[in-house]
Amino acid sequence: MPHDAPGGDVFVAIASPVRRALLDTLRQGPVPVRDLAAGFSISRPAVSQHLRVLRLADLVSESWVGREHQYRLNPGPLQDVRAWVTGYEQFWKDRLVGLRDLLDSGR
Amino acid sequence: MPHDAPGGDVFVAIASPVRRALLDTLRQGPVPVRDLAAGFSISRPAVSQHLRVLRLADLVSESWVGREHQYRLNPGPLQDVRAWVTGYEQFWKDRLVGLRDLLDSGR
DNA sequence: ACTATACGTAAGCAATACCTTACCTGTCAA
DNA sequence: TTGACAGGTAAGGTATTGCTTACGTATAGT
Repeated sequence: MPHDAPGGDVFVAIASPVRRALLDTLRQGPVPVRDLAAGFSISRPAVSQHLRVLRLADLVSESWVGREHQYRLNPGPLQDVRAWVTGYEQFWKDRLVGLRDLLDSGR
Repeated sequence: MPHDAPGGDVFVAIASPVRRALLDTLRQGPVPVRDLAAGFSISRPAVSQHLRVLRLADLVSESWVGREHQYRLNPGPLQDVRAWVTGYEQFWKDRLVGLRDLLDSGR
């Protein structure tokens, strides 16, 4: 069983543009919810709910600093995505080789 | 504007395990719908509907051989996914460097 | 011409996703 | 202690997804 064991599906988590944008923002370091929500037109509770999805997918972790909830990026589960996509690189290469062979044979 | 211009979102398309499995199957070459559907417990129309999503995301192309509809893998749009995920590799590397520095300084 | 095969699409339905408002707890500051 | 701030969660509505069955169209075989 891959990274997303607890219950969240990484592929589902990153399917939402909002959640991808949240992750992108978190690349600059831990950010409190207030600052995260500031970048979106949706309500703060909506952001909290997106963060929940990311948390269940283990893509972010939460820590408490006073009354602020800092969210921190945890890119680990993205390796599953990367691994899956990478499987298609070979397919591309094979196709390119096939094309080259075709061109060669037609020469 | 990325690969998925026509209307389909690649990230959404690959969020479904069924659709990922369909793509995986297509790596072995063009396959008619009948053979694709054989690998799943859902109905054939359901598979057709998943294929529609993949088609809108430009992840597959369709060709007609007699009464068979051959589906062919087009991994191009996956580059968008790959590109996005790759952005997080640097994050990982930075974190590892930071960890090494921390370990070094504590030595 | 008739029948079977291959497949898309429409209609209908249950489940889920996503948003909002309202409310709650916990923390800081005066 | 009282009020403001930070943020999770519940409730409820609407939109979308994902499936099924039923049906329509095109091709292949007899």
